[in-house]
Amino acid sequence: MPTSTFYNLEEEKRKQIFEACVEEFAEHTFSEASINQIIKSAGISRGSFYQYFADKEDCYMYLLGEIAKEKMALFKDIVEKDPQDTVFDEYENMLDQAIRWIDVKPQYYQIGIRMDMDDSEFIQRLLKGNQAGLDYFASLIRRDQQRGIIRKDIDPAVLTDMLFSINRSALMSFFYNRDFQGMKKQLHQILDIIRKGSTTEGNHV
Amino acid sequence: MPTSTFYNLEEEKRKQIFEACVEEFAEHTFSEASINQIIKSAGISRGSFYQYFADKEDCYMYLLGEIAKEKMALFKDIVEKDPQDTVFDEYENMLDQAIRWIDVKPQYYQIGIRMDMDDSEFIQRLLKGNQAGLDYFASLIRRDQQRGIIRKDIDPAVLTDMLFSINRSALMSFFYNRDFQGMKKQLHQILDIIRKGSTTEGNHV
Amino acid sequence: MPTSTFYNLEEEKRKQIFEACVEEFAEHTFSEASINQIIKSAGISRGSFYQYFADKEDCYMYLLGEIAKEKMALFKDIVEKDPQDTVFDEYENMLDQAIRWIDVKPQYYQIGIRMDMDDSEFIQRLLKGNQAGLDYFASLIRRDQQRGIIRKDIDPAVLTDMLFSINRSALMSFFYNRDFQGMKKQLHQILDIIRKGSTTEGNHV
Amino acid sequence: MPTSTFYNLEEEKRKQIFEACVEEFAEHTFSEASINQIIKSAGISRGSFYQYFADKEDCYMYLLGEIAKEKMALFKDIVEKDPQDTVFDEYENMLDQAIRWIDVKPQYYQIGIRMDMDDSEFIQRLLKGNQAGLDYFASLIRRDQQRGIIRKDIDPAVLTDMLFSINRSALMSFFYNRDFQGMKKQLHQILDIIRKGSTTEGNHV
DNA sequence: TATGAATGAGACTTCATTCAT
DNA sequence: CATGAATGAAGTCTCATTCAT
Repeated sequence: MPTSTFYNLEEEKRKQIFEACVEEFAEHTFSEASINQIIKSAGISRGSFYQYFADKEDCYMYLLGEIAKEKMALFKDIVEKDPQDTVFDEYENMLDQAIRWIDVKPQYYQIGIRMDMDDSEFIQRLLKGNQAGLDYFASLIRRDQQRGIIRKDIDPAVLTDMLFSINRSALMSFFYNRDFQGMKKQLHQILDIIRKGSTTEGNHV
Repeated sequence: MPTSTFYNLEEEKRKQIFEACVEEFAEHTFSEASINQIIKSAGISRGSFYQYFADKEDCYMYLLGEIAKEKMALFKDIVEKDPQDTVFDEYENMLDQAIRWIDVKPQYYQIGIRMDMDDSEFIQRLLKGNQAGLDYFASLIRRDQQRGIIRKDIDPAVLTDMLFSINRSALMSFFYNRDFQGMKKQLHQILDIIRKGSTTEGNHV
Repeated sequence: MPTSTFYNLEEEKRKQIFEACVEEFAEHTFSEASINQIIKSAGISRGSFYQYFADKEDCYMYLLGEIAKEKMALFKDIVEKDPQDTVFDEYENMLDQAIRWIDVKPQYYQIGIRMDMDDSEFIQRLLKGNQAGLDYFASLIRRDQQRGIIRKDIDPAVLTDMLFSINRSALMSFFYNRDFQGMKKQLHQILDIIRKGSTTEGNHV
Repeated sequence: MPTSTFYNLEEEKRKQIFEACVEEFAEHTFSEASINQIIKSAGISRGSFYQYFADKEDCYMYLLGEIAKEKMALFKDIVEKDPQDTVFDEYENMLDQAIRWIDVKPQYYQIGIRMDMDDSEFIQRLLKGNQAGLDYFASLIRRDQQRGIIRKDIDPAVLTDMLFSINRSALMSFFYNRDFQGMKKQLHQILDIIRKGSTTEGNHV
């Protein structure tokens, strides 16, 4: 947690520091990010940094928190659900948002990628706590099983896993290529496969 | 390539060093792995290390080579393909092997994971050369499309991507949980979904 | 360029460091000079050194810069040219200055010698930029050829070379012997030979 | 002094070692030359090296000795003096030989250059002992002063110095450029200046 | 006599963190 | 509250030399 000293700073300055953090952690893993670099591009002294943050970890936690806040703010009023939506529809909505997010704040997304790539104790601990989204989708799946839309013999956790691991790899490739149309098509096909299967069995081809 | 000096060592000692490498590279990415740590746990002097390996990269390449050899040895006579096999059957075989591998040599698998996590030029170059598997599966898919087993409107690259991204996340979770039965069931279900779809449409449930 | 951190140090300390550098680079070529040695004799920590200088090269450039400054300061108001002077007169003036310099700051001169001795890319690049003096003297020679003082059949580059290679060896021997009177006499004679020749032909002896 | 063990080796092997030394010391100063490199290109073991030579210095001394021997052998029967020769004629002869030497054994010459560039205690001590040639020329000069060919007011040591420092710089530039004609012309002019002077005074121009 | 494995000091450099002012 | 100088451990790598076999 940043110190109160930090929160008493002028917004201007706080923003400079935040952006210096974004820049550094977007380009380097937590372990490899350099406080040196952060203070230089934030234009603050080394001493100040440690008056604001307890240490590098503290600084990183602050950064993640800010990003989460922005994310919330951005998506707050957008999500207007149609009660008829299936889990797949919601999933597509989520992907749309994610894509928008990447487009608007590619650096934030990159920070997430770097997080996945870091192997420090600290980061691994953080990643463990990331299951909220998974649970939500599992519940949607259960609902659609009740509704008779999804096969009852499917374990919701398994389907959730599929959706998320595909999510990850598709977004990653979009992040590197920025081929919006290609990605749309790819995701469409993936969902189609997950819905109807890839074999000709039962499909009208 | 390790020096001849290294290969002339008593097996005992070479093994110590090998294991020190395994330990270190299983716990840290290439970039963060410490030669200091390796020599300490191998019980050799700094000078000796550099008499065996040209540098850290050399040491890492040696490690990967050894692992590949062990892998080959383990799987040598197992792979007997049935000409009737679909791409899914082959995929399941591959997964079976991968799971066995994780079970026998979890550290080796972890080394692979850490490799994916590394950002350094050196590792990225190494990873580039790793696409062979993808291409092979894409060709199997095309074959099965010809055979009429797989929907012709599916892009082989997309389906390959699905298989591999699921692969990655499933193996990863197995790595952490070591629930063999659970994993078997999970993979079985995933493939079932990819084959037949997850919706009730066209499925006889 | 040394960091601002360095320039903010108390003069006392900066001087200690400067002198440690002088000592080390006077006794060893750039390549063989040891930062370890410098920090030890300057009484600073390894970390501090790198807070002052980017690297060894930076440190060396700083040293050269300081020496150049001192040199300038020492010679500033001395050089008053007589329009009648020949290239030999100017050369003698230059030598006088050089000798004074050696006398006052033998270590600085030694640093220059060590520089000539170094083979490294970095130093060779530095030395390349040192040809200004040669060109200047060549132009003086051409001027004196116009004036009819110097034989027109002489290649200015050749005569310049003679002057400078003699310069080098004479100063070097002075550096080792410190025989001021002897050196004066020796240089005087050398110039006399270059002017009038060493044979009796055409000399009124 | 190499050990007797060394001198008992087959000529073949001794030659290999000698040549490995030549190669290494031609490319690197004494301080920077690497025994590693020498044993590698000589194809001997590290242990053997130290059975032949006490240390690096010993090895270097051996090398210099061998080169001196070859030099002697090469020039032994060539020098047939004309009793009329002046010191300048002999000097020109010497230069011719030196040039031939560079042409035949550029590596040996380069070893000499590197020696001049080395600043280790050891090498500096060696260089001090190199005055034999100087004394010889001084005696020739004295002779020519007696003969009335050279101005009596010239200090033989000074003229010798001039000759040798010019020698050094001219050969050096030849070594780098290999412009044989240019060098010949340049030396010719230099000697002409030393003989007759560079000013128009007393010269028939 | 030959071998080559072992050594350890020392090279340059980076970095998060502390602390006196 | 801000500053920035100081620190020292740790990083990779090189090398001449020793010594057991």
